[in-house]
Amino acid sequence: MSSSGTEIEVEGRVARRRRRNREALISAACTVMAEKGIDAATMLEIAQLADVGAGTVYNYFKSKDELAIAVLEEMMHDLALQIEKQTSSVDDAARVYAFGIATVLNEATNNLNWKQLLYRSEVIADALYRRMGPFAIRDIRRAVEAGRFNTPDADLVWRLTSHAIVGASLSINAGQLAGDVKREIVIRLLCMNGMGADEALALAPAI
Amino acid sequence: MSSSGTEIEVEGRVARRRRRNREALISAACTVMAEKGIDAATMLEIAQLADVGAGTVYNYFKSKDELAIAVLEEMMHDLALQIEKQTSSVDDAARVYAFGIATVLNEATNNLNWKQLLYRSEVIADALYRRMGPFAIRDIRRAVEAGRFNTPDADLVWRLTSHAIVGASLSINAGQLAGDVKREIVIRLLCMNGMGADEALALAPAI
Amino acid sequence: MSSSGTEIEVEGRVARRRRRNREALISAACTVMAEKGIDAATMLEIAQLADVGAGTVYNYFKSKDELAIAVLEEMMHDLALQIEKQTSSVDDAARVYAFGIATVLNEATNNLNWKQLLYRSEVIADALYRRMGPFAIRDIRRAVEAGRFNTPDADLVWRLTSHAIVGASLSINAGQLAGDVKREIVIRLLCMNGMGADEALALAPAI
Amino acid sequence: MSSSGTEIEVEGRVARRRRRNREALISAACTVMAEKGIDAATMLEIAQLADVGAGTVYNYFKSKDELAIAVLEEMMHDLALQIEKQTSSVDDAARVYAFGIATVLNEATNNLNWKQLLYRSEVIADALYRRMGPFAIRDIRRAVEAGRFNTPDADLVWRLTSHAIVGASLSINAGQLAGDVKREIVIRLLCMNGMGADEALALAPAI
DNA sequence: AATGAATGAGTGTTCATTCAT
DNA sequence: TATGAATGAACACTCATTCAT
Repeated sequence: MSSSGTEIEVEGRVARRRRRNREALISAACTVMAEKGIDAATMLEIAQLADVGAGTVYNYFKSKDELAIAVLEEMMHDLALQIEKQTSSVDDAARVYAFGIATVLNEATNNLNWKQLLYRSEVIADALYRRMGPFAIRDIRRAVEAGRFNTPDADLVWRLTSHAIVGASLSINAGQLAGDVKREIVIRLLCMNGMGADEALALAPAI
Repeated sequence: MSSSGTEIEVEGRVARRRRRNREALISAACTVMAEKGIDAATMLEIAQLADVGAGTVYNYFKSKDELAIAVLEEMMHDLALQIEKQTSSVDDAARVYAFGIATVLNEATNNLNWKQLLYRSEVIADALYRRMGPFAIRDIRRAVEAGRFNTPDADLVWRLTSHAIVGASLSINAGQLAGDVKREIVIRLLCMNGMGADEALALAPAI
Repeated sequence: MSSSGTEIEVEGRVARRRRRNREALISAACTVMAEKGIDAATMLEIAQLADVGAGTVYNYFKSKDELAIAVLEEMMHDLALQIEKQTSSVDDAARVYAFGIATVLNEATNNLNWKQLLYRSEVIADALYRRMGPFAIRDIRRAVEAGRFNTPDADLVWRLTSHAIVGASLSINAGQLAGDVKREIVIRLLCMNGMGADEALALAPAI
Repeated sequence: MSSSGTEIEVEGRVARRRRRNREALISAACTVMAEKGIDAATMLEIAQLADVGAGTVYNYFKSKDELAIAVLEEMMHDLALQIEKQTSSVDDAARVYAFGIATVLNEATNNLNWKQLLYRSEVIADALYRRMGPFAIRDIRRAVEAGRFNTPDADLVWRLTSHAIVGASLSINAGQLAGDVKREIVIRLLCMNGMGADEALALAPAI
C-alpha cells in the first residue's frame, strides 16, 4: 500500500522495458529478415540481436508470422516516407497518390517478404490502412480540394483501396493477372476515386 | 547392324527423357522458388511438380543450392529478354547496355533470391557471363561501331563486367556501398569501356 | 545345333566372366567393408571398385546383406589360414583346435562386422561349417588319432560346434554371458568332444 | 535473501538434470554404438534409450560425430581400467606402460569404431591424453623412480606419445605401415622415454 | 546379362514453439 | 516476466533396390 507510489514507478519501468524490448525485437527482425528473408531468419538470431532470451520473443509476438507482419508494418511506414521523399517536388496530390499506389503495388508483387505474407490478406490490408493511411488520406483530401478527385470520405476510400491493393497483388502473384496489367489496375483503383481514367493513365507513370 | 539403328533410338530416348526431366525440374523450381523464395520451397514440392520421385532431383542437381543456381540462370535469361523488350525502341546501343547493367544490378541487390545466392560469387558471375553475354556483347559491339564505346574485345569486357557486377552487388548488400551509389558504380563499369562518365551518367537513368 | 560347340565356348566365356565378376565383387566388398564397416560401405563404391555397373551387383547377390555374408565367408577362410600360421609349430592338434575356437569366438564377439551379421545365425553357422571345416575337422581327426579326443564323427562334431559358437557369440553380445566367461564356453564346447575339461582349460590359453 | 537459497537449489536442479541427460546420452550412445557400430546407430534410437526427445541430443552434442567422440572417450577410460586389471599383478611399471600402449594401438587399428574416428586425429589425441593420462603418467613416473625410464617431464612425454599413437594408427590403417611393424612402433615410442629398445622389445609382448 | 536412372524409405539436423523454473 | 532447455515436426540428402533399355 505504502509502496503504491513505488509500484507505479515500477510499472512505468516495466512498461518502458516492454516497449523497449518490443521495438528492439521489431528492429532486429527487420534487419535479419530484410537481409536473409523471412524463412532464413531464425527466431534465435533475432532474439540475440535484440538481446533477449529465446523464449522472450513469444511474450511479445504470438508467432514468427506475427513478428514478420510487425516487420512488414515497419516496411510500410518506411515505404511511405520514401514515397514522400521521391514526390517532394510534385505539386499535384493526385499524381503523388497515384505514384504511391503504384509503388506499393510494385513492392507487394516483387518483394518476396511481402509476397510471402499476402496470404494474411485481411491483416495486411489493415496494416496498409493504418500505416500508410495518414499519407494517403492526406493526399486524397488535397486532391479533392484541388478538384482532382471527388469523394466525401477520403478515409473510406483509402480503407477500400487498401483491400483492393492486397486483392490485386494476390491476383497478380497467382498469375491470374499479367504483371503488365498492373498499371491498369492502379488506374481502376483510382477511378473508384472519381478521377477520369484517361487522365490517370497519363499521369501515373509520368512521375 | 539392324540394332545400331535401334541403339541410336534407345540412346535418344534416354537422353530425351533426361533432358525433359532436367527442364521440368528447372521449370518447377522456377515456379516454386519465385513464388515462395528459395528457403520456403521444398525439394519434395519441386519434385512432385516436375512429376519425378523425391530422390531423382539429386540425379540432376547435387544440392538444393545447385538447383537454385540453375533457376537463377533462367531468371538471367528472362531478365535479358525483358530488357530486350523494354529497350526495343531505343537506338543507341550504349544506352541499351547501360540500362541493362542498371537493371541487373538492381535485381541482384533487391531480389532476395539473387541476394541469397551471391555468396557463390564466381558461379554467379560465370552464369551472368554466359546467359546475358549474347545480348550484352552484341550491344557493346554495336556501341563500338557507333563510336560510343572503344574496345577491341567486347567478350573480355563483358567477362570482366560480369564479375564487377557481382562484386558491386556484394559490396552494396554488405552495406559497404550505399544503395545511392549504385548508379555511380554503373557508370564506373561503363567507363571501363571508354565512354565518358558524364555522358553515361546522363543517359543511363533516362531510359 | 551346329553351333553347339561354339555355344559351349560362349557359355564358357560367360561362366568365366560371371566367376570373375563375382570374385571381383567379393574382393571389392572385402576391401571397402573392412576399411569402413558394412554400413558405411556403399553398394555403388563396391561396384565401382569391382568395375561393374551399380545394378550388376544384384545379378550376383540378392542384397547388401548377402554380399556382406559372402565377405564374412572370405574372412573366415582368412582367419583359418591365419590360425594355421600361428599354430604351425604346435604339434598337439587338440591345442590347435582349441586355439582356433578361441580365436573364432574372439573375432565373432569383437569384430563389429561379424557381430552385425550374427543375427543371421543359421547362415553364419553354415558358413563357419563350410569354410573352416576343412581345417577344424582335420584337427579333430588328428586329435582323435593322438588319443586326445574321442569321437567317431568329426564332421558332425564340427557341424554342432559351428552352431554352438554362433550361439555363444550371440549370448555374449546380448550380455547374457560375461566376456570373462568366454574361455569357459570354449572349454564346454571342447567337452562335447570328450576331452577332459581340466586339461582343456589348461591348454587353450597357453598357446 | 530467502530466495538466494532457492536460487541455488534451482540452479542445482537444472545443472543436475543437464548432467544427468548428458550422461544418459553418452551411456545410451555407448550401448547402441558398441552393439551396432557408429553408422548403424541412429540418433533417434539413442535419444529414446536416453529418454529424451530427438532434438534434445543436439543441445548436448553438435553432431553425431561429436557424440561418437564422447563415446570414444568413455571407451578410452574403460580400456584404461581394463589394462589396470590385466596388469594388476605386474610390478614393473615399464612393462605395464608398454602393455598399455600396445593395447591402445591394437584397439585403434582393429576396433572399427576407433578407426572411423581417427580422421579427427587432434581431437582423439587430446582425448587420449586426458582420459588415459592419469594412468599412463603414473606408470611413467613409477618407471622413472625404478630407474627404468629417464625423463624429467612425464606429462609431456605422455602428451607427445598420445599424438604419436594416433599418428601410428593412421599410418597403419592407411597401409603405409604393415600391421607387423606395430610392435616396433611401440618400441620406438618407448625409446623416446629413454628405455633401451632391446629391453623394451623383450618385455612388451611378454605380458 | 549389364547398365545406370528412378525411386522412396530412412536419417541427421534445424528450428519454431512450449514450458518448467 | 524472462529465460533457455526440451520437444518433435519438417526437410535436405543418401543409398539400397528396382526396372526399363
